[in-house]
This record gives sequence, C-alpha cells and structure tokens, in this order.
Amino acid sequence: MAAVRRLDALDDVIHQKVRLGVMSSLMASGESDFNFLKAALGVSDGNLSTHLTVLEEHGYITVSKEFVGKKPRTTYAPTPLGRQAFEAYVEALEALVRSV
Amino acid sequence: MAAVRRLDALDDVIHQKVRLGVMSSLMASGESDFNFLKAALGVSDGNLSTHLTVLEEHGYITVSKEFVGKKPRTTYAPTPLGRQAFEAYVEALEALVRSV
DNA sequence: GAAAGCACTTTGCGAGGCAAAGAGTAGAGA
DNA sequence: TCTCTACTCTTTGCCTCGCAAAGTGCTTTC
Repeated sequence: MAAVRRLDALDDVIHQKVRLGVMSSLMASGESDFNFLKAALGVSDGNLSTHLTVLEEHGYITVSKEFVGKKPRTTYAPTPLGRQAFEAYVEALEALVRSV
Repeated sequence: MAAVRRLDALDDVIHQKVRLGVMSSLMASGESDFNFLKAALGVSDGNLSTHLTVLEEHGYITVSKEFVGKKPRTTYAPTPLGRQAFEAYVEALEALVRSV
C-alpha cells in the first residue's frame, strides 16, 4: 500500500524490548516485583534497573518500596499514563502491521 | 499473568522503528523505491540509507538498481527470509501483547 | 565478626541511530 | 564548454543508549 507510515506514533520510551516486556508484564499482572520481572524477562539486574528507572522518570510506572520481614521489596505498577501510552503504542503498531 | 516473556523472540534487526516501517511498507506493497520510502516514513535520506543497508546485509531485502531514462532508481523488495522474519516478529509481538 | 547472600543502583564502554556532509551523474543556463 | 543546480543515494562523525560488571547497603550465616 501507499499509506504513509507514522513512525513517530510509536512511543520511543516503550519501543524497546526490555521496556516493552516490562509494560506488557505489568499491564497483564497489575504489579510485579523486581525479581519476578528479572526472571520473567530473562534480563540482567542492572539492565532491568536502568529500564525501570526510565519508565519511572516518564511517569509510566510507580515504584513502591516496602520491607517484607527484613528484606526490601520493590513493587512496580503501571500508572494510568503508562497504561494509556502502552495502549496507544499497541494501536500504532497494529495500524502499521494491519495494512500488510 | 505470570507468563515468561520471550524478548529474544523479537528480532533485533526488525525491532527498530525505521526498519519496522520499511519492512511493513515493503510487505504491503511488494516493492518500493528509495524516495517513496523516504517520504512515506518521513525520515532523512542518510538515516534511511543506513537502515536499508542493514536490512540488505541481513538478507531481508533485495536491492535492484536500474536506470529510468537517465536517472538511477533503486528498488527494494523483501526476500522470502525477510517476509518470514517479519511475520515471526509480528507473531512474537502479538504473543507479548495478547496476554494483557 | 568476617564472609556470603540479597536487592537493587551506578558506572563505563561499546554498539547503534541520526543528520550533515560527500560523491557521482545529468540537465540547464552563460 | 564550463559552471550550477538538481537528483539519488552513501559515508562520516557525533552522541545517545543499552548492557553487564562493579558497587552499595543491609542481613544472615558460619
């Protein structure tokens, strides 16, 4: 088709494998902790930490730290903005692929 | 959901906005020339050229140069390998998103 | 009371994306 | 004919970004 493809509709923050996986996981489960995400996505801890920080800085996820016994646990959950961005991303992606 | 998300199923060659746009466009139209892609995707020529080279090096597209009158025209088309990779990418993406 | 484990964060470097500059050719005007 | 502009890409150089290795702070084990 001769359709113009709107690449800028694909949010750069989400269009990254690890971050896409994080958002997808959080959208599905509502919330997850660090170790769950690390295992589910199969990424290194440093890598994951960096991407979670990016998502937090963009207001796409919230971070809550609490103590379970004596151990810290950090839980991540999508914000309304994050959910909206994820859905917009998926829509843009489908629009790109649908014409094929 | 607690599903493991297979991020490595997302082909790095295709998981890039410009290259995804190129493959999507070529899959839809069968073939396109340089200027069409440049306009359709709204990217700079240098940027596009680089990504087309990457796709060619991975055997995802073929490049054929011909003269139309006295002007060169370069036409790009997906290879069977490229089509397969694109479809696998889309499937992996859908699998990632479907569980949401 | 060192040493090892847990839960992340920060750092440093290498790969990758982007636009600006370049290269090669053709036609138009002086 | 000799520049000048136009066209179609390619190459270069910078600069961002992603990644894993190293680091931090606390807790538990030996």
